[in-house]
Amino acid sequence: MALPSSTVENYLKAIYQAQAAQGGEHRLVPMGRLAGALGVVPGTATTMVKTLAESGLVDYEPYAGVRLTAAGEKLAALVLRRHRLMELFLVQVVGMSWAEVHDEAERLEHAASDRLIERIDAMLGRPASDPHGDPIPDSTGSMVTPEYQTLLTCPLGRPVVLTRVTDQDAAFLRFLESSGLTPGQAIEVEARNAAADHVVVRGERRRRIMIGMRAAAKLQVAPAA
Amino acid sequence: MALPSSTVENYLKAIYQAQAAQGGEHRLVPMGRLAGALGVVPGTATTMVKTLAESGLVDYEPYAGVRLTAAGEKLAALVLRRHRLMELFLVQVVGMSWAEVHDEAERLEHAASDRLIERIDAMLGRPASDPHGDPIPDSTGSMVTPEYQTLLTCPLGRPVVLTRVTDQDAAFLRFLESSGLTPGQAIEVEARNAAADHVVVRGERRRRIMIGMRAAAKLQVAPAA
DNA sequence: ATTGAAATTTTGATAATTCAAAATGCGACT
DNA sequence: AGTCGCATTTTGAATTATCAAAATTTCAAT
Repeated sequence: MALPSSTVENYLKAIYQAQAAQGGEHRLVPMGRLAGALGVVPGTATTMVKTLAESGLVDYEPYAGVRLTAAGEKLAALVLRRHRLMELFLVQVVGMSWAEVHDEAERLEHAASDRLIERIDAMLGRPASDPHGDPIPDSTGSMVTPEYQTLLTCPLGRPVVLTRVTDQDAAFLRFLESSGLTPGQAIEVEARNAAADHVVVRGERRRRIMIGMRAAAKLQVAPAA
Repeated sequence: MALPSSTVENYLKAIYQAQAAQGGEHRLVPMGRLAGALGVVPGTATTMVKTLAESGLVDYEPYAGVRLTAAGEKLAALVLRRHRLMELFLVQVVGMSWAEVHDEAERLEHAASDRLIERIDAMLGRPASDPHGDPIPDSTGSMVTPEYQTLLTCPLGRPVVLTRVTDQDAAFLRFLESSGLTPGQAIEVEARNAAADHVVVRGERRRRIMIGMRAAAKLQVAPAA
């Protein structure tokens, strides 16, 4: 089996992330969703997914959707590994900003050799997560995905640590950065107001920050140690 | 005009390098040579070159060859810039070996954004040349190419500095590295023996190294300061 | 001039990826 | 059960880059 083209890698990654976003690991990703994530028309996704199915990377159920096989999942995890290590590398070593590394890594992940990725991994001290708090799979493709609470579900008035941001939008990330809401930051949810659709957070130096509930759901936290 | 595909970038780079290797900037590169450099059959090169000509990147004379236009030359120089900065970065920052960075850079050069390249350039202190001593074009695509002598043409018994190695073969580079013959090294040509087809070099700590004339021609030197 | 070898171009195909738009299937709602 | 609307699939075509092999051109040597 030849090495996968970057198109194949992108499909696998998109399916992986769609499955994760849907919660259920075993649930099928509908074609429309996949096509949307990849920016192609649905017919294109159907065609491509059929060839992925022939390669044994996905299970495809016509009219229902796709799901990664074990082989597909491993490959997808290795793509995510390259992506996330690259992001962290760009931030920590190259000094690029949190907000701009996603697109860069999106392209570099298909060009970096295993050797380079291994070097980067070693250089960074085999990190467990990338700048967004997303876990980095190891070189075998296995990854521990801790379950976190979000700013919407964590206890009020209790110190927590911001651990993960599940959105890559550059403008959103720039806002978070300017608010000091970056992974590792100790914070606390002061109040939630469903009517006003906002959450009040105490950030750095107990600075008060208000964010909408839609955004709050994207910020994951762990109890402070 | 859309941004060039990596195939286009590779053709331009290959034409640029073939022109340089031929000495004359204005001489035409024959199709066979170009096809060989790119690892494609001649017919493929012909087809591709015709489309490059339509884009105004090259001048194409049927049965005679190709040559870069000013536009093509600028683009090619920017590809070389990305390639060479990437190589230097991989060696100096990532700690990869001289011998293994070429292939890596060959792929990364098409994926790196201008922003990343600019960052790398700044990080490295706007270097003038890459690990092989090849000059790095600036961001406008202009480059000074100093004329050096080679181990075959430089004066005997006079201290010189190894400045450039015009071969990317990994095995050759590993040999040079193990012999201490890397750019920057102070050396001296002790003798040349045409009959024996070798050159005797005094390297690091006046260590004596013999290399064939074919190889010696690939090592360029400048008079020691 | 003629020829023959070598290089180059042309032709016809193929593979990968995509789109537009027509056709089809599926589930929900009467 | 019948039908409507939406999602999905199919079909037909385009693009980019490639190869194999046939046809052509060039140039140097007769």
